[in-house]
Amino acid sequence: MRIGYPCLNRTLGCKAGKTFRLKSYSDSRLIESVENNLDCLLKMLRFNVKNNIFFFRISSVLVPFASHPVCKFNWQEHFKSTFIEIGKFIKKHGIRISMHPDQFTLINSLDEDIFKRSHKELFYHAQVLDLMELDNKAKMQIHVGGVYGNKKESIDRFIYRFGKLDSAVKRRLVIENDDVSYTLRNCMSISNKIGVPVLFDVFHHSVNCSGESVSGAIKLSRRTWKEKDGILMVDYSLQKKNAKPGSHAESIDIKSFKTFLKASRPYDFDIMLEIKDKEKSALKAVKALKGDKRFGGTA
DNA sequence: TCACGTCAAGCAGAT
DNA sequence: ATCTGCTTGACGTGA
Repeated sequence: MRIGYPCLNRTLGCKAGKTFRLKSYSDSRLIESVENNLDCLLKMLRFNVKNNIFFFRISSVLVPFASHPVCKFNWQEHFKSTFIEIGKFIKKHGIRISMHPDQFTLINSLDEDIFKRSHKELFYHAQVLDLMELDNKAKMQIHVGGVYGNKKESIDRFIYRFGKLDSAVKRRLVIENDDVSYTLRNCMSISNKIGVPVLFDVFHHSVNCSGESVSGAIKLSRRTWKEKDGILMVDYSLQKKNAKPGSHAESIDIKSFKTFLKASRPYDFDIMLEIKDKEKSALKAVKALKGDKRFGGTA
């Protein structure tokens, strides 16, 4: 069991998601941003290792506009050695890596062009992980996509389009239950057909539930992860108090986190904390896990 | 140096 | 029709 947080560290003074406006694109601007982002990424990973945090989500804007037609620069070649260096650090310390292409990435879109752009975006994410020479256990998570007024057809379209994806994308893609459209059960039905692993989002499950208890949901979803995929990834968050349902809390509540840990026994999985204050909550979670047999760094 | 309008992409749900 | 949230602020123009 590993604890992780997404993309940003608020303690360190750097940002691994430095970008710029599309209008101001230039190769030199790209190089400058990526240099900064890779440098900061490694700093964050070092910080994490020091603090027993062995799960991390890499920002999608690591290479700004990487999948956009405006970008013709061979950043893959230019930063090859840096990617390898970061990858070595990740492997040396047994860090689990995930990425989360954003909400514009829709492989079940009715629009063929949106699918093509999404495929390019996914391919870019896969390239980042490939350049670091990470194995299949480093994943890219997306939601199933839009419903477009007909969920069954949209699920079928997802399955069909999945078959058309490049193998570099397929081997890393996992699907996640979302808070409005596709429940855990929906994701499971897709997984049963095409074998794609299902990442379990605890918070989304509480907002958009298909009936399973926490342990029941983990029991189901963990089976979709094969040996080569690594152990189940879980997204964990909680409701922000006095805000509308679905908004993420500012900080972890250790009491309810411990309740969740208890409910999830005896299963082992990696937990991504989608909480606003990032590493601060991750540090609290690491502390709360001391004494849990599942927490021993790598699993 | 700072305020603030706007930023590649799409969907769903609320207003 | 328009706005907001999503996983997340911050770029960059104009003063």
